[in-house]
Amino acid sequence: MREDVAVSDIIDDLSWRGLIAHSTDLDALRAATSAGPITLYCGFDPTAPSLHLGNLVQILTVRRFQRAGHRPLALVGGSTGLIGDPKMSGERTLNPVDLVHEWVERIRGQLAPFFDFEGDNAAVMVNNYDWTADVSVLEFLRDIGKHFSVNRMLDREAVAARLAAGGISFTEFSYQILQSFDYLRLHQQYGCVLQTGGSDQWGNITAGVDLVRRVEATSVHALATPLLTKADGGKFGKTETGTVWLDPAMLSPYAFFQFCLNVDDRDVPTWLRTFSFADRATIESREEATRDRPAAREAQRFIARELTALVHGEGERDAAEAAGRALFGQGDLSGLPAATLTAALSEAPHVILDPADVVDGLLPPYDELLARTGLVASKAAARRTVDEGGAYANNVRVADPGDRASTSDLHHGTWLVLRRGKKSFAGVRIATDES
RNA sequence: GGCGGGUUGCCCGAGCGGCCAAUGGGAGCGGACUGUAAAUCCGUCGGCUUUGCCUUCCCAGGUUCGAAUCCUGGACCCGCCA
Repeated sequence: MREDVAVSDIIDDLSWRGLIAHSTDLDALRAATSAGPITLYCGFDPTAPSLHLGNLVQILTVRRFQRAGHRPLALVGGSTGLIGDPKMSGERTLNPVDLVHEWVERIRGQLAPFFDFEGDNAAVMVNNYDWTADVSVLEFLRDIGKHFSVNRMLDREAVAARLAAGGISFTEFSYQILQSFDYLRLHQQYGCVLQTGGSDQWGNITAGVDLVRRVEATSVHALATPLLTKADGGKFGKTETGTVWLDPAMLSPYAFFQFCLNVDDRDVPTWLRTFSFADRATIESREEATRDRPAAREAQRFIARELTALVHGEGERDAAEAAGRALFGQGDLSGLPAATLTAALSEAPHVILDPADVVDGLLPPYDELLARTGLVASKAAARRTVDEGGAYANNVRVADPGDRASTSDLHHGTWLVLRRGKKSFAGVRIATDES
């Protein structure tokens, strides 16, 4: 079902997947990739302790190149992360150096599993801190800065916006030069001839292409993936509560799986083409399935399974899927392993009751528990929800807001699973000595 | 600078002294249906120690037995004239 794309077909494959928003001369790039393995790079700045779904688009694009036989350089921006790419809204607060270093390490660890570091086209992990930390100011100004025109740099959308608004520091203004320097160094050291990135990076990427041309008198390539959007107009890669992180400690595999499973039908083609490594025929058949039998949501489950396994591993994927099935009533809650249940509920809102809250083996009334878990905004709302028949405890509808669960109702002697409506869950458990 | 209009619950918008926690629509939420969807229908939509109590109608005072509704001052918004 999965077949790797040949060296020469990578550009056509990316094009078919809709992953090329901008590029330098595409025919030249196609000629280069057809001629044999090339070396390419993509950078990730440590602006957070974890990468997120948006970064995954870049990671997987690079992974596609490697699977097609090309050599990827995964760059972590240890130095660029200390400076910060200008954003429209205003000057960034500089993160402490130690924190950035810590994030660098975490992101390196996160990137590694996506690439193959063995074989002819082994990936290489690089950090731009290694070649920028010791560059002197004079060296920087004479050898690098001289090649940049401030006039052109001012044209960047983010820079222009900042000049029009509150202004921009020299530090952020210089970001582009730093990123361009990366391309030059990687070209010199590794023969890197392609940089990929998101379309929001296009200006920085082409600045690097220009720098290489000026210094080395050779033309290198660039490719930008489109900014992904959602059919409903919402922000891509955001849950109601926040970012879709790749770090399981920041977003559980369960939540990640659920997020994929809930992809809007209209977004299915984009997701399949962007995130799946399945071949064209498979993807087209899933798209067809969504059109013909939307109710089955085969494509969403397909994406959820493949992507969760890729990001979190097959074991976590299976547990996440099992937890989902159980919580959504397709499975038996009591049949769910304690660890799976705990993982699923830990991601959901939950409260840990003080043992003193339990009187005669009875927990506090449901209206109170519903409110305390945050499943509803207030006890009045909890009563309303119960009256509307929208509250469930262990998958059984709660009849009266004043009812109480007994300790013997707890799954694995631990969890009471509260649900509001169809898809909002919360866990309740009683504190033990260890916790 | 002068004259007039406005500011109501998440949003839009009724209300013009008691029957107002405040009509209606939208969003949200729940139920039915379904696909953990859309559309549709039904219900719900300030809080609480809930047959009652508390806090809300821009803010601060005042009149009144009683105010979102009247008066005074302030803030902000919008028209028209200069």
